Amino acid sequence: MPGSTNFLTKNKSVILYGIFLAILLLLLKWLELRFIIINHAFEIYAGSIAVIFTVLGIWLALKLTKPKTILIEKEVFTEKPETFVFNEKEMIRLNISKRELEVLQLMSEGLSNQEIATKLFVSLNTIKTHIARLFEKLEVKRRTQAVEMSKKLSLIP
Amino acid sequence: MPGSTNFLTKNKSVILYGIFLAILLLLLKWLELRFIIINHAFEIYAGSIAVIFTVLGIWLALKLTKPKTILIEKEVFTEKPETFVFNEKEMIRLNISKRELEVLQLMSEGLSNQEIATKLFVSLNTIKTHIARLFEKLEVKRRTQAVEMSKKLSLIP
DNA sequence: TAGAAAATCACCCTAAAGTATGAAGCCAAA
DNA sequence: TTTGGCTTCATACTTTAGGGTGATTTTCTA
Repeated sequence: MPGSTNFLTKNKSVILYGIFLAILLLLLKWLELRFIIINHAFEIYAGSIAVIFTVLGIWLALKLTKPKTILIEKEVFTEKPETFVFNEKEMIRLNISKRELEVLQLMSEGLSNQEIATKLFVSLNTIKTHIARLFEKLEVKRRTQAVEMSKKLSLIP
Repeated sequence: MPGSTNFLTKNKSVILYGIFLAILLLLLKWLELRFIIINHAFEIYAGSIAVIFTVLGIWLALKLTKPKTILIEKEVFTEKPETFVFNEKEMIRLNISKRELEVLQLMSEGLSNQEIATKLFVSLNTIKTHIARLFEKLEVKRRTQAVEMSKKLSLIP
């Protein structure tokens, strides 16, 4: 059911209907006393009344049932996407290079510095340098914090 | 607009309306020829026709506009729940104690062993022991792996 | 209440992580 | 072409993490 604004419209329509009905009756009475309908052509008179008031009834009903349209909100719950979207803006903002990100990803997988070095065909010292820079840029002190931070920043899944 | 079933109802109503109108006219004609209304009490006659056909019109309109209700589906995207449900079964299965879980949580927050020890008012060695046991139970070799594993097992958020 | 499990702590040692500094090669942009 | 950023590597050092063993105390349970 719609709000209370319906009552105003409803009353308005009823009043208008009443006024229109009164005018119509007066008109008919006037017509009766004049030329068209006196005693004959009674069927035409009754028929016209029937037609007019039917139309009036339909109009009234339509007017009253105007806000009849019912909006049914159906909530559709969406699954959490689980699709990782890489936050490139953060990477740019923190000035993290591609190689550093690569090291970060392997670090987040639990690999040791030596394992990362072997995997990337570079020396252990190189990895240490990368990681040291990453800690600066991510403003952390330990690799566990780095992983936590970079996950929060959507740099890694 | 709803489906084609509306048309059947519509036609049905129109036919019924027509039949009812015809019957009513015959009834009025019959009444006219009999006792009540002959020449006088004309207003009652016209008024009753008006009322009857108004009601009829309203009824007809309501009947026709019955399937006017519109269903609107509104998709509501929910925030990803983020509600962490602790996996107690895994904790029991891996035989992880409360204290160990506590240490695990602090470890996942990036705290060092010394920081954890200070926070829990115990010695560094105690924390080392807890963590060593955790590594055994989680079957990992490093704390980064431990955090990753325990997140996968829903032991920590 | 005795025994098991959990929690605590210590000592020693090695491995890994992290810090600091310096430097060389490469490559794209000014 | 030169400058600056990226990548690479090295050396030296400190700190932290991790492994192994043993022991004491507390807490819970059969």
